[in-house]
Amino acid sequence: MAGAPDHRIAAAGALAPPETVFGPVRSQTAFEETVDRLGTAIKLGLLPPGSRLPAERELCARLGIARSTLRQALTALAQSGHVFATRGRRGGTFVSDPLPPADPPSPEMLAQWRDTCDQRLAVELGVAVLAAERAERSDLDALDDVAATLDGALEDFAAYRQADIRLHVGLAEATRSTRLVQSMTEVQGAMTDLIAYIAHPPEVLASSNAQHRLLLAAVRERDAMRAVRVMSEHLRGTEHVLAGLLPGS
Amino acid sequence: MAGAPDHRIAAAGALAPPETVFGPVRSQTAFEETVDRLGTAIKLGLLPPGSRLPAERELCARLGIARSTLRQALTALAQSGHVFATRGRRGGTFVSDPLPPADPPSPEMLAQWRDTCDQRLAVELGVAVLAAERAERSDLDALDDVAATLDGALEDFAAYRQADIRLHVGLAEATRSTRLVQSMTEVQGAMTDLIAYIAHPPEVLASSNAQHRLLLAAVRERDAMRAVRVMSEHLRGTEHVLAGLLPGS
DNA sequence: ATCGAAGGACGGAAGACCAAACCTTTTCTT
DNA sequence: AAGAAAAGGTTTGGTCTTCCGTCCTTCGAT
Repeated sequence: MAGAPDHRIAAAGALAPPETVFGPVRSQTAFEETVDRLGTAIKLGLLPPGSRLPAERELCARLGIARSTLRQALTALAQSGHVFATRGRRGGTFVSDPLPPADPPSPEMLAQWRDTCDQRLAVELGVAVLAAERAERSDLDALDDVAATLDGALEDFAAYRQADIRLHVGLAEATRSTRLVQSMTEVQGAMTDLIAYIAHPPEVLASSNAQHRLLLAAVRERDAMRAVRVMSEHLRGTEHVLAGLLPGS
Repeated sequence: MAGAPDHRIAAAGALAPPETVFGPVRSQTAFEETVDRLGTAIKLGLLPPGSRLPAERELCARLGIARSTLRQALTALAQSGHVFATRGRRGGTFVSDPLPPADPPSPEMLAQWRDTCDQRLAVELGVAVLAAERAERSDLDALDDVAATLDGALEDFAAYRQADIRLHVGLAEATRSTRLVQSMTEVQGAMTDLIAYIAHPPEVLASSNAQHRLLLAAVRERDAMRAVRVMSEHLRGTEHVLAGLLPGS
């Protein structure tokens, strides 16, 4: 019986020993992380279909990995149909134009969906506040255009989702915080797997985009609290939809 | 052979190709991540001085790594003076009681301080909102005790900081989101390196803790927006102090 | 026809990680 | 006092990942 030998209890009141401290430490390999990064960027449309990736010799330098490792990742992405390569002088690695169909969300994904939403809430709220503080006029003008695009895509969910991602990531970029941009793309990638399989009638998308406009207006007026409120409601919308369709925790 | 189909620019307006997509992919090794995790937990007081870590054979199983890898990490932590080991039946690995002096913040740390604060803002705001939604009575009662402890530690910054961390991490735990807890400990670890070298007069600490109480009150009343406002002001305080002392971006 | 820039392929060296033993020290139990 | 038990300490060998360098192949541009 491993009795608890906690002789020394901190004077400040020993709260529960945090469980996450001893949680599993699964460090991705460079190969896995590269596949994930590029694959997510492609699925999110950050690397649009048909676009060309940097040359292997340049890309591996930028990613800070060996070329052979990068090639493993590219090979994997090619086999899954996300990219294809052509040889010769004007060759290169390109994003496939009809992207392969998205695969259904894994069971682990579904099991963690609430955690994912929580993380998204944090990132988006932080972005809302900082964007209200730092966004430039030009940033917001560009995002207004995206919102206009969204209004034109109410009937095509795939197109809507693409532009939606662009708007959210764009707002993150307006904060000038590279880490928030990174967190945003990560969390949007996780969300996409969940969202893609849920019906989104045009009315819902229209109301969602109305919130986008309210959000941008609040940011433009540098009203951080209003931006937070709008963003919060915006996220709650999709969250409630998920809660209705997925196994509640 | 597919030709070069590069005319295909997404209709939604090709925004800038995100730069973070091709950023360096530096995956930590299991060894590094373990040192980081345990080291941070020790520095934050989550593993209080004198406390005993789980036995190596159990801990490596929990962390999902080989025992030899864990031993490397423990050896590193022992050499830096954060832990020590005793052999024999009642032996084990213990957190050093007088912890070694913290090392000064690295130049890279200082260069990224604003990014770190941004990340912290996001995590803390997310925690504030979700805690206001999900925190139990008992959670908040425990946190009130921590706030009381803080009031008694206004003269001793090290003790204050310890309890401060406990409060923030505790609030994160009240959200029942393991990822937010993890993010919180990470970001608090990063902040500590910055904060430790800044003078904090008792008056500042007192006002800071007053904000803690306001925050807890807002959470208790499930007033998410007020919690956000208070948290935001709370963080801006330390951020302004840092802005005054560190190289502006 | 040639050059140059791209992808494609190989082979070895280094290092990280793991697994499974075995050794040493200390303490508890009988 | 003897031995079992529980801990850290040590050794060995193997697998897998990653890196580095080199060479080959393709094919548009000049």
